[in-house]
Amino acid sequence: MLFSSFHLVDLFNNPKILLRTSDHKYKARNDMRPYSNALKRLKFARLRPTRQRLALAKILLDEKHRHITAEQLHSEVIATGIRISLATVYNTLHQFTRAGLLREVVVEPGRTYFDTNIAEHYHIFDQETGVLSDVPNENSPALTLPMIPDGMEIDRVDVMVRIKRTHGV
Amino acid sequence: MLFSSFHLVDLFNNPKILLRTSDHKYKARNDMRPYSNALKRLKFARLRPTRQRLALAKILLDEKHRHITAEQLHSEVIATGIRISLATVYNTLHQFTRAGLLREVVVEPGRTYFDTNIAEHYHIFDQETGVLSDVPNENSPALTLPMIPDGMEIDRVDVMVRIKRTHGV
DNA sequence: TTATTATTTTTGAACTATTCTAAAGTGCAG
DNA sequence: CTGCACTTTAGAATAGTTCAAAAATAATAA
Repeated sequence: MLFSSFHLVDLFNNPKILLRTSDHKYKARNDMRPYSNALKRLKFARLRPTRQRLALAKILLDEKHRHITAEQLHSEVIATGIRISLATVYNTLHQFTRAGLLREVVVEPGRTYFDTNIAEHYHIFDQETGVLSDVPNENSPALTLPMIPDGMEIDRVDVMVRIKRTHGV
Repeated sequence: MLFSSFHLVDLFNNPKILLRTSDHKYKARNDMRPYSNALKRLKFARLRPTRQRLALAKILLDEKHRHITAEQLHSEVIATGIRISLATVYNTLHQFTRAGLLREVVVEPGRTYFDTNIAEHYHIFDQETGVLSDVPNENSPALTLPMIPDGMEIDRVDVMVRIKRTHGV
C-alpha cells in the first residue's frame, strides 16, 4: 500500500508516528517529497538534514514567503508536534541566513523578522501594528548605490519605508 | 569680574560648582551661551530644560553630527561630571526622537544608534566593525517611493547599505 | 521669596530577545 | 552496527531596554 502525499506530510510533521516502526521509517526515507525541496537546500547549504532543520526548512523554504520571528517560528514547529528548542531555532535561522536562504530584518530594538524572500525588495513597516510587508518589485525602482571604501564590498542594501496612520482630518 | 567663556562651560558641565552659591547661579543664568542653542531646542520641543536634558542636548544637538548609543552617551555625560541615570538617557533620547531632533537607527538586534543628523541621508554600516556612517548627500540619489495603503503616510525611509571586507583574491 | 503643584529623575528590579554552555542525543561514514 | 563529529537541549547568562515608586527638581502662584 502506498502512502498518499497527505499522509506523508502528516507523518513528517509528527516524528513520533514517523519513527514508531522501522517500517514507517523506511517508507518515509524512500519518498520524501514533502521535504524534497527543503532537503535539497539543506544539502546545498552543507547543513546536516536533522529532523529539526527539516521542519524549519519546510516552513521557511517550502511555503510561501513571509516575515516571521524566532518565537513565532518556534511555536509553529512545536504545533506540528516536533520537539525543538528555541536555541535551535535561533541557531538554524542564523545558519540559513548565513547560507543566503533567509534575510534578517531588524525593524526596531527587540523586533527582528526573518524574511523568506531573498529576492531584492524593499520593506514597508507599519510602526503602529508592527506589520512588515514587501514592496511589490515593480514598485521598487533601482537604487543607485553609493561609493564605499576600498577593500569593501556591498553585502546587501536594506530599504525600509516606515509608515503611520495619516494624521488628523 | 567676568567669567570667560571657557569657565562658563566648565561651570555648566559641573552643576555642583555652578550651584554652589547663588552668585554663581545668577551669573550663569545671565549667560547661557554654551547652552543657548540646546536651550532653544528644548523649549521648542516643549521639554523642561533640566540639567540632565541640557547636558544631553548640548552633546546631541550642539556638537557635530554623530552616531551614538545610549550607553556611550551616558558615559559621556557622566564624564563631564553631571549626575545622570541610564534611564534618563533613554527617556530623553526617545523624547528627542519623538520631537524630531534625533533619528533612531537599528543596525542589528541589540545595537541601536541615535543619529544627530536628521537630514535625509543613507547609512553605510560595516558589519564587522559595527561602524555606522553617513552617505554624503551628493551620493544619495533620490529614491522613488512606493505606493502605500490609503489612510497611511510615510513617516520616514531608512536606507542602509551593509558592507563587508572584499572576500579573498 | 516661599509654598504648591506638576514634571522629571533615580534606583533597582523586571523584562525581552538573544546567546552561551555543557551534557545528551543523533546522523552518517566506515 | 559502531564510533565520531555534529547537533540539539535545557537552563543559565547576558545585553539592551523599560518600568514603577519614591525622591528631587522646575515652574507657578501667592
